[in-house]
Amino acid sequence: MFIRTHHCNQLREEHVGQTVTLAGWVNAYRDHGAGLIFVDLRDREGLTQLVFDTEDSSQDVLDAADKIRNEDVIKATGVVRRRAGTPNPKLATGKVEVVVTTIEVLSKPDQLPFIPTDEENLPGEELRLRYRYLDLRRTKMQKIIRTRHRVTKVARDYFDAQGFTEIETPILCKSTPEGARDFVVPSRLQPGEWYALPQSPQLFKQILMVAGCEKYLQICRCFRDEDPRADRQAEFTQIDCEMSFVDRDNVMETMEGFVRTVWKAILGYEVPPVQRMTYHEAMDRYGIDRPDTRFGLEIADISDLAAKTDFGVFTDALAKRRGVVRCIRVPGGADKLTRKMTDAYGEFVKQFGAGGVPVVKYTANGFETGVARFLEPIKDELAKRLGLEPGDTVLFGADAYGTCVKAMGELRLRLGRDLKLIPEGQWNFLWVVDFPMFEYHEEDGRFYAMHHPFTAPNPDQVGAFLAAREDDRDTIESIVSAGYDMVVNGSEIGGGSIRIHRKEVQERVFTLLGISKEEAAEKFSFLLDALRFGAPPHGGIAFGLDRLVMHLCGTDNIRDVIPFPKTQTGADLMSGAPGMVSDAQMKELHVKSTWEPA
RNA sequence: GGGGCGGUAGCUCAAUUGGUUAGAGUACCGGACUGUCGAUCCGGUGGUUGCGGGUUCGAGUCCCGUCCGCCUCGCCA
Repeated sequence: MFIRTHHCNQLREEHVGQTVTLAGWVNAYRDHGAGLIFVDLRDREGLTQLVFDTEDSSQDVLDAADKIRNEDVIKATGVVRRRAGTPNPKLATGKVEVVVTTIEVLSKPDQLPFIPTDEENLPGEELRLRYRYLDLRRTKMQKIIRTRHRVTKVARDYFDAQGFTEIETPILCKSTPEGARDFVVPSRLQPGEWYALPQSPQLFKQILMVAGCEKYLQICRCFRDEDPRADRQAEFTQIDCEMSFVDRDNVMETMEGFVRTVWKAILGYEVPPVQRMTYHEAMDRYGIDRPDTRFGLEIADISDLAAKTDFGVFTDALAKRRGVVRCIRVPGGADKLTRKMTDAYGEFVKQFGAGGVPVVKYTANGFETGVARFLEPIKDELAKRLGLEPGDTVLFGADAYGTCVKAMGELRLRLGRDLKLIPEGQWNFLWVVDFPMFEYHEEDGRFYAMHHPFTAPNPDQVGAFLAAREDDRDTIESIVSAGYDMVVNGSEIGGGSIRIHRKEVQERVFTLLGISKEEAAEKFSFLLDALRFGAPPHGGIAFGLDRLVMHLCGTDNIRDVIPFPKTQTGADLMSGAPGMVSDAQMKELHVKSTWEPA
């Protein structure tokens, strides 16, 4: 027998006359004194009004009710009746109330740091995290927790129906080179050696393919010891998948089905067929590898025209390696963009390494203000190419390609926000494909894997890849991988690739990344061995569960969708983690701290 | 590691150019009230202005340092 007979969302007129028992927290109380008290009782399902009055409740019960305060935990038994006063249309149970004949206070709180139901006076996030159990009592947070559950349930059901098997992989792993900074765990049994927490189960899921599992699923925690952001947490959850005997299209089709199922189940939204865009197109048009296609303001290339001017900003940029001049046309910008705003944009792009944002207005008389005089030689061509109309503003960027498109891409997003061009309630899904395999880093003069070192070249690139000389930077940078990212509204929600299943291709990648045979053998021999013993072609993807839930719940803060998140300094304000350990623990683990208080 | 914003009552916030005893709402405590639903009305408790130093006749306010939180660059294969 449960303590309660009903939840607080259940009672209706049909229950009138029944004796019921409810239990929960006091959401609000209205004490009219002289024998009339209302209490809104809350449990996780909803609210029900309790009433205490002299006609129906004993003096003992009235006395107890008189002491009721917010967030008391109580159990109340009474009779359901139609409300004597006006019904409350805001409540599902608003036509009835429970006349209490027995009340038991199960728990009486001390002075609360904050009242979770008082949305008006909701405290800052610091306090919400410190007293997370109070914060989580809020209806909004309860809804997120349950939505998150539903998303994982939909995922398990969908992938189960598609023939996937959920398989666990280790949390205590081996540190591997490349990638993010590892969280590490000292080994007690093997002095001086360390485990690393998984950045993802990448190698294990590939090995499960070699093991013949064919379709793998795991909803797994991943750890990356890097600084967090609004949409990024050091500890996060992936919906991780891998499939054998598939090509890129097979994986993408299966995964599209997944997001379609989730959006339908949670929001009732039908995701249309997902468009594809190459990485290069994304960078050219949007200046970012995860374009938000909900609004225009696309970036235009005018390098050829800029070369005809004497504008130093343009010509200096064009003299750089891969120097370009790009611009964004802002329709009607003359009225919408103030001088203050465009000045701020100049400062804004500096954080992305750009020098500034030259500006010009287009009027019935041609270009005016800003850098108008420099554009004289190209004024007609430029106006024609950009399709300018009087009242437009044009913002320019000039730099090496990478810096320029990055700055323009970020500027575009800021313009979209500032000018309120981003529509609400719209879902723009997009596959970004054909990423470069490698990025060259000037600082240390070597290549890095853009995705990870197990990503296969696109099938039509394998020959060129194996044939390319290590010092042929242009050719190597031109090799395109069989990777794919799923993007929604400018946010990356998943990414994956077809993997390398041939040992000679894998070894070639390691060589290009400057990983020696010895190091590769030491770090990855288990994978390389596996690839030697009959590996099927395979590929997969990982979705960021936290981000999926963020979007589905309409929040832009990843901490909102994690029950017990950490702060920007990696602290759990509720539990106090991280904390010191005893000298005895350290000794047992063969570890000495070099840290000294300042 | 860098840049920016913030920290005042349990909570949300205010406090003119540096100037009287740091205020309001809410919560809490006490009182009134029989149909409320953000109940209402009356009264009350409650402050190391994050912490440390400095400038000044005088600091919540200005300066330096520091801690914490948030946003962000770097970083995140």
